[in-house]
Amino acid sequence: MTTSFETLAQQFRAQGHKLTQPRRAILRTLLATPKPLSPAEIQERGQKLYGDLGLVTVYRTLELMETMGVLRAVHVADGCHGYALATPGHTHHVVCERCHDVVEIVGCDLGHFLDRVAETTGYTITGHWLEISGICPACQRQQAR
Amino acid sequence: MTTSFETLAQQFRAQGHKLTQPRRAILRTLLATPKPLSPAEIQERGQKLYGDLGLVTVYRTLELMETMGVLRAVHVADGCHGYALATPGHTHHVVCERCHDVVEIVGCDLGHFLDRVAETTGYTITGHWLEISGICPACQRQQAR
DNA sequence: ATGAGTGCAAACCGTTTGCAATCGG
DNA sequence: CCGATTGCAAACGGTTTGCACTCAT
Repeated sequence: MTTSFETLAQQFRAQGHKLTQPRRAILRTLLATPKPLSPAEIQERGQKLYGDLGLVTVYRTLELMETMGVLRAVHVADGCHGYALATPGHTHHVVCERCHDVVEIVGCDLGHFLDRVAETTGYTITGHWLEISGICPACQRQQAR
Repeated sequence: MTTSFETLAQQFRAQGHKLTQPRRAILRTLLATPKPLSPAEIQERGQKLYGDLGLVTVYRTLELMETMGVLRAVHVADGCHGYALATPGHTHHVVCERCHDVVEIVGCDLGHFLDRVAETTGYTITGHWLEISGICPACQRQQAR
């Protein structure tokens, strides 16, 4: 299920947020890639859609979208933060160590693992966060040469 | 299996690193808690053991220990980084949302899940990182009142 | 019209670097 | 003794804030 621009736009309006030019540019930018992007990357790409897009606005819009629940922050290896649209349902990512390509994993087998954790620790489990790193097929071929 | 000061000290010597006062203080600080600590917290606590401990030294020692493989960085919710001694073997953590208490999970059932991921994506899986959040037994009781 | 949203500049904070002094082996 | 290590101060890069102006509704 891919999130559409209209869906997001409606969520903005429904929650009383204005749909300004800068915000449109940010939404379109995030929709255009499955990879998590850093704020700076979002600004850079977004400026192709709205030239005056400021970095500050990117930060403020990302924060807003996070609280709206339509965006999720992911931790990328080099310490920077990345942001990607939240996919409805539960997903995890596999990130390529070489080219940083990202593949989404739908479906999550962790249920019974988490049950066991709850059992042994006494914790009530409220969430989890899995990030898998690997080498994508393209980079594997490159390496083979 | 708990890592001892002596074990760590020997690893330092074995790899030709000097065991200075500041480093001892940092090791003892990390040994004293199972929770991931931020560099600033490590400095603060470490100064009780060695008053002149500088933040720069904390950073440099953490970096060294990470390359030695005796320390692992964890991503904590508020964007800051935390550091905790690496436990031999593969472990994951469950972090309490309320009190930030941390429990270690030994044993990792993810093998066949990762196999399936490798199969469906074509990626070679090189690593994974799982963080589970929940509410610890103590906080559950508190909440019940 | 009017308050939400914007961009700029400056403040802020965690982290890294250059350097002379110091310490451990 | 001699090089690894340290602490300081300054640089640095990403993020946040204050403020006057602008835009969407």
